[in-house]
Amino acid sequence: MKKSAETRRKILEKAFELIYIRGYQTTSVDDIIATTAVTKGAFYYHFKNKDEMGVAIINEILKPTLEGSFIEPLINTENPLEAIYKLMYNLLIENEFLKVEYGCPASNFTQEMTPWNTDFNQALDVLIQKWIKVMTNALEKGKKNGHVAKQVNEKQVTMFIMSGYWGIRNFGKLANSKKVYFVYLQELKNYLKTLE
Amino acid sequence: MKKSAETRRKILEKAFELIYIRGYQTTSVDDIIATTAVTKGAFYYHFKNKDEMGVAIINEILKPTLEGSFIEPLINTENPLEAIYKLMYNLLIENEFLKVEYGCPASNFTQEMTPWNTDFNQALDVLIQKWIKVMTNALEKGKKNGHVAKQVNEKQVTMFIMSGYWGIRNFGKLANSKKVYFVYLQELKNYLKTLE
DNA sequence: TTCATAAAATACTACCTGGTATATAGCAAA
DNA sequence: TTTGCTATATACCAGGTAGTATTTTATGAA
Repeated sequence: MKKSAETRRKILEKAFELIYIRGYQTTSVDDIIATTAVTKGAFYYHFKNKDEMGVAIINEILKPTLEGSFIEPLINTENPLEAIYKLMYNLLIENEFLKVEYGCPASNFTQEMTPWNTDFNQALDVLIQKWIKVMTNALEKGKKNGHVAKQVNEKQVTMFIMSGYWGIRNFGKLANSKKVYFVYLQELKNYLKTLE
Repeated sequence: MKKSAETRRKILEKAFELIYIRGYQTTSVDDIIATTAVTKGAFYYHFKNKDEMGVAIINEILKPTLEGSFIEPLINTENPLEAIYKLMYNLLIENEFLKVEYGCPASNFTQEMTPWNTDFNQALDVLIQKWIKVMTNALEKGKKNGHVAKQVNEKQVTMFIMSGYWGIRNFGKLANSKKVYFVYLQELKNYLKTLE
């Protein structure tokens, strides 16, 4: 009962690493069981098929991990603009879980899976909607306590900021350098200042 | 001589359609030759291998197409901020070549190929760098003629805007709805106004 | 200890993948 | 009409793919 859960966990973690680096399509089940040193029997005992494992990765690995770095920094903050900037700086520059050359795992999954797999789509949407909600709430609070200008539309700003983040991740991949991150952050700072 | 070029062209065009919709990895050579009604012999006569065809798609299909809709609207404009907004509006809302559910082909390619194929990387980088250059130049001109504020950093702004575009494309894919585009555009308008 | 079941190991398959070898048709110049 | 090259067609292959069927081992309750 205990050891079995460990096996499952190991599969998910290793599979995530591989998929984050190489993409979902190009990571085969054989690759996964080879690097996890788990047999095919064990793999298909824990997961009905590859896609079920993929969704499990989103829900059991990606979700809790990103919740820590994406969601938490935005709750219970007095100054949302400052919090957002710090969040982005952390995600892009300091976070060592997210590598510039591999982009953002959530974004990668979206890009790769969205057109054809509704299960993946749904699982990802849950993540994103939560992020949107938290950021919107933070901005709303900021409006109330005076840190954010009254005329600001929280939803619009949230969408705008999140788009920028996903996009710059893509640029980072292409450039394979954190330089672009610094340029982006500089302008993000300017933009955020206009919301005060 | 003439007909052969047509065959090659047909392969590239059909292959691009398939890849735009389904992704590069998940579109097989067999798929391509089936939908083009071209035999394998013809395919491998025109292209050394699948990847060479992929790069040819970028250079011969994507590049000229995107040049028309991404680059041209930004050259010879008096008011770059207005031009940028119109460009984005056109790309996201009116352009019928780009479909919300499939995202932006250049972005898709980047996402899917970047980590492991340097040929694709290079070909894509050429496209992007050109877009960056044109937008930066437009902003610079705007600064000179008074349409853009002096303290604006063209490169930063360009990066910021382009990131937003790529990111919102990803959101559109996830949401499978143009609604997110309108939200984004609204805030883009606000942002651009701060640069005047 | 027994025994049912959970968990994992092994061997296999049907199919798809990119790519090749080889044969044939089209076509232009001689 | 012959020749030589361009272009296309056909048949095939070796390796990889997700997934299955079957057997074996571990585990925990009685």
